[in-house]
Parts: sequence; structure tokens; C-alpha cells
Amino acid sequence: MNQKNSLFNIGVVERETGIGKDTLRVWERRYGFPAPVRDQKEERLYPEEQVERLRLIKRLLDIGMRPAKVVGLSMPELNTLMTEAPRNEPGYTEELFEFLELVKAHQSAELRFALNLAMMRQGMPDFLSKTVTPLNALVGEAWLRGEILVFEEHLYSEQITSVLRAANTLIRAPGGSPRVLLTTLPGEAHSLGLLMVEATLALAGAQSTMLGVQTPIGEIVLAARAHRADVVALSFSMVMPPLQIKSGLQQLRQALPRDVALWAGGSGVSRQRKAEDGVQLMDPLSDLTEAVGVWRAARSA
Amino acid sequence: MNQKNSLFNIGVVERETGIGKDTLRVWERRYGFPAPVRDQKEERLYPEEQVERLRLIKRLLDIGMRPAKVVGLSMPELNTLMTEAPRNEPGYTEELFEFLELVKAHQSAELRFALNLAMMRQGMPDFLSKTVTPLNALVGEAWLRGEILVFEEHLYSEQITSVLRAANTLIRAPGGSPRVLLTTLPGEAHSLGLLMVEATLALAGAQSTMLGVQTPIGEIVLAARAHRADVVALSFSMVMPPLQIKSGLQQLRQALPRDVALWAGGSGVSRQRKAEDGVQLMDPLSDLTEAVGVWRAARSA
DNA sequence: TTGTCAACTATGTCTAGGACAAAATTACAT
DNA sequence: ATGTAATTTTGTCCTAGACATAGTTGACAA
Repeated sequence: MNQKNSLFNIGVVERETGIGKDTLRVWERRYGFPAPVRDQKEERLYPEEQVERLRLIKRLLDIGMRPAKVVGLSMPELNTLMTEAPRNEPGYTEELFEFLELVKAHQSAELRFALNLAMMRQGMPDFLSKTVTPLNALVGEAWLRGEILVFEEHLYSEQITSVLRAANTLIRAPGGSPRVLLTTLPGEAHSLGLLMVEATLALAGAQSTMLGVQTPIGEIVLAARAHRADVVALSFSMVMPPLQIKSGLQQLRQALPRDVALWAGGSGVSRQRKAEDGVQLMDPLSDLTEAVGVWRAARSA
Repeated sequence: MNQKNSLFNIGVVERETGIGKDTLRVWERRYGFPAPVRDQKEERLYPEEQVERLRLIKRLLDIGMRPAKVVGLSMPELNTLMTEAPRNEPGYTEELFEFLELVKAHQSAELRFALNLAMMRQGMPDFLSKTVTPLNALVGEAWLRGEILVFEEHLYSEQITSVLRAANTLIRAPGGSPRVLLTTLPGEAHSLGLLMVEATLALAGAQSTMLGVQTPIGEIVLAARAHRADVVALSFSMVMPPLQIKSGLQQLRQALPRDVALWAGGSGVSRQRKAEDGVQLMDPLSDLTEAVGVWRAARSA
């Protein structure tokens, strides 16, 4: 039980919070927080309580707040911000809250069953747009608010992954156009978006190849060539820094042949000011179906 | 096509190679390699060719070589080392090389089909020990040798994942003991080992809960409590630094109640000198089935 | 009122070279 | 051969300064 007063060195804190060592040090210098104690070697040791605060701060930054306004706030202040911030309630339905209750109760089997039921009832496109997407947002907000824990979110992701993977196995067709290569750039570890894209593409009659997450840019180019891909589709979550998204897209666009289209989706791209030349940003998943149509029209012309 | 002469800053190189910024700088100081050029800001810019070499160096370090012997070697010298190094041929069967050929030919659908076939023919335990495990090693070595590309390895992982996930969905039973919580520590992104463990546990009649990868230590403790887990099982791949494995296991063991067992598996643990107190290391997957038996015996006593 | 551009501020990432503990290796004795 | 002690190797952390660029603010025009 002495876990409560554990101390972590800067490397561990970087891994646990996703905040870089340099950033942790410069925050300390500028804002006076975090304020780690030092060991005999004069090295920083962060108390668990501060790591907890850093985790919340990271989430607030991820949804667009600025460091000056949140770094150094006390736990209650952070909690206030968190409960206030997500005012963009897109009218969550009663059903979504029922799913959330299952997550909170750790009823993973029941959750998976309920999700499969919803998928069958609504059909895949509506399931994705009216259940999975808003549920992701709801779970994300609940986490932000501290209503659910990290491991509960992991449990949730796992069930969604399970449901979508099973479905994708069933609806994957050989042939079809365009041929789409599916992956994320190094640094983006979320694969849920890719699974949603895979399902949407399958329903649109396209043929997609899943490469998994974190493929180096040079390798994406090689894979596109080897697979004679017409399109490379990337997914970006909110945790990916906009700067990295931008430069990644630029580099990839430059390295890819001109006749291979580059599509970028996911909540991460909503924060991009505007698209690079030759890169199509699509946030709602429905854009994707449309884009497939446009691609076919352009190709047949 | 100017991709060939691209320059990368130190942050990008860290992400692409997995070698930390500090390490890159200290190698430069000590071994004279890498030798990046500088921009007008005096910041390092690594030529693509050196990044390529760094990738190979990283692989050689991962299999146990020491920096002094490999950092700074030229591309041909590295290639020589790589083709020599993996002399631990465990008698790969003809079938395994056929799988490898499918990977090289990017025949993902055929590969998946062949894997499913092998699984049905051999049964899951043999499939895991005689096909998946050695195939993982073979693919890893092929990559090391430069015979297959990163994206081809991604393609391979994706198909294995697909096959195992589908199987696990079918053999997952409610109830059963012990109750095992399945995850990896922050820093370990490989999920393949977890899927293999999940399958093995299901066959042994245990009940496992998959938490996905990279769960913070504190959260694992909470999850174990919420799920009334008897065992927490962690998977470590070769890319996880032995140091991090050791300290992670220590911390988790300390934070976990004494009556919750802690099992660690995967190729990463083979490099651990000896187990911490209260931590069971198990490298071959078969140890797992045995451990389940031992646990049941101890519990009934 | 809304839109655009410039000036300003905030922020993350990079630099240097030194330091030190832990891991790995070598030397030596049993 | 096996254990132990001395030595070398190696990754990570330190400080404090610098600077490009993203975000914000304010002035001015439509």
C-alpha cells in the first residue's frame, strides 16, 4: 500500500504521461510545476500525486487548452475545468449511457454482446456513425472527467476492437477498387480508427490492406508500390500533436507518387488548419464513402 | 524522389529508430557515429543513410550485441554481422519457409488462409509452439538480415493477429479459474504475445481479461482489484530494455496485493538474469499451462 | 460586424559537456 | 569449473540558454 507515496524518475514520468523530459523540465522552470523532490544524485523524483495531475493536464492540453492556463493548477481546479470543458454535448442518446454503464461496471462480455447487437440492429454505417463514434467521444469525456479509469477505457477499446475485427473478417472482399493501404504514422498508436475505416471501405466496395499502426514513411511508400495502392489512408487520433501530423503528411505526400491519393482522417485532423496540397482531410467517416465515389468518377473519366 | 537524400532532425530519428536523443548524442561523442550535419541553428540533421544504419544497429543491440562493437560500423560490415549472427537455427521446417515466402510476396489473404489451415490441422497448442513462435523468430531474423521490409513484417503481424483474435473469440469461456488479467507495461506495444497467452489460457480453462497494451502500473493494480484477478500476466518482447522490464516488475509486484500472482512471459524475459521475488518468469508458452496447474494445486491445498 | 495582416507572446525542442549508477566484462582466486 | 572483486562500458540525467513556430492580440479595412 506504499504505492500511494511512490516516487518516479523523469523517464518513467515521460512514459506514463506522454510528456517529454524536456517539456517536464521547462514547465518546472517556467510555471513552477511540477515540483519534484531530488535524490542524492540531484535527480528529479516525482511524487505520484503530481504524476496524477500531469496526466489530467495532458488530457486538457490534448483537447486544445494552453499550458499557461492549466499547468500548475491544483487537483480540484483541474477537475472543475474538466467537468466544464466538454460543453460540446452532441445529444448523447440514452443507449450510449447504457454502454458507458457497462464499461464502468467492467462487464466486458455484456458490453461486447450489446455492441454486436447494436451493430446488427443498426447496420454497420449507422453503428459506426451513431454508436461507435459518439461512444468514443463519451468515453473520452468520461475519462477526462475522471469518471472512468484508464484501464476501463482499455477494456472498452478492447471490446470495440473485438467487435469490429470480427465484422471486418466477414465483410472483407477480394478485388474491388480503389485499392487502399491502411496505416498510421510513427507516434500514432491508436488502431481503432483504422478498423472503422476498414469497415467503411469494405462496405463501399473498396479493397483495403491493413498495415497496422506506426509504419515509417519510407515503408509506406514501398508498401504502396508493392501493393499497387490507389490510395493511402492514414488515421490520426487526438493525442497526435498537430505539428507532427502536418509534417508527417507533407513528407509522405512528397515521397509518394503523384497518382497515389493521400487521405487523412480521425479526430486528430480536425485540428489541422487546412489540408496540404494533394492531401484530403476527412473527419466524419461519411466523407470516406463519398471520397470513394469521387475517386471512381475521376478514374473512369 | 528526393526522399533519398532526406535529412531528419533528432526527434524524428528518435521516433523512427527507437534510440533516445541522449543516446544519439552520446554515441556521437564517444564513437564518432552518427555524424549528422548541422543546420544554420547548429542543430543535428541526420542523413537518411545514417538513419538506415542506426536501424540496423538497433536490431543488433536488441539481440544482445554491445554498442562498442557495432556503433559506427559501415553498412556492409553491419550486413555481415547480421547474416552471421542468428546462428541459433532451431531447425526451421519447410512449411515455415513457405509462410515466409507468402509474406515476401505480400499475399496477405493467402497467408491468413494458410495460417488458419495450420491451426486447424495442428490444434492450437501445437500451432502456437510449432508454427507461430518459430515463425515469429524466422520473420524477425529475416528482417534482421534485410530480407524482408518493415511493412512486410507489419503485414505478417496483422494476419497473425487476425487469425488469433478470431480463434480467441470462439474459445473464450465465461467462468473458469484462475482469473487472469492480461496486459503489457507502458513502453511495450507488442500485442501479439498477449493474444498467444490468451489462447493458451483459454485452452487451459482459465478465464482471462484482455486489457490491451501499455497499461500504467497503478491502473493494473486497480484493474486487478476490480476484476478480482488471481493472476496478472504481462508480456515482454525483445525490444523492451531489460532494465525497464526489471524495474517495472519490481514496482508492480510491490503495488500488487501479495495474493495476486505475477507472471511475466515473452522473449523479453529470457534476458532477465533471475526473477524478482514473487514474480514468475515463463518463456516457452508451455510453462503457462503448467503454471495454471500449479496455481490450481496450490489453491486447493 | 467581420476579415486580414502584423506584432507579440507562449511553447516545445534543441544545444553542450559533465556526471554517475547499474550492467557487462575481465581478472583473479578458490 | 565456479565465485568474487576490479574495471570498463553504457544509458540516462543534469543545467541553463537559445530559437523557430503556433497561437493570440490588436489595428485597420471592407
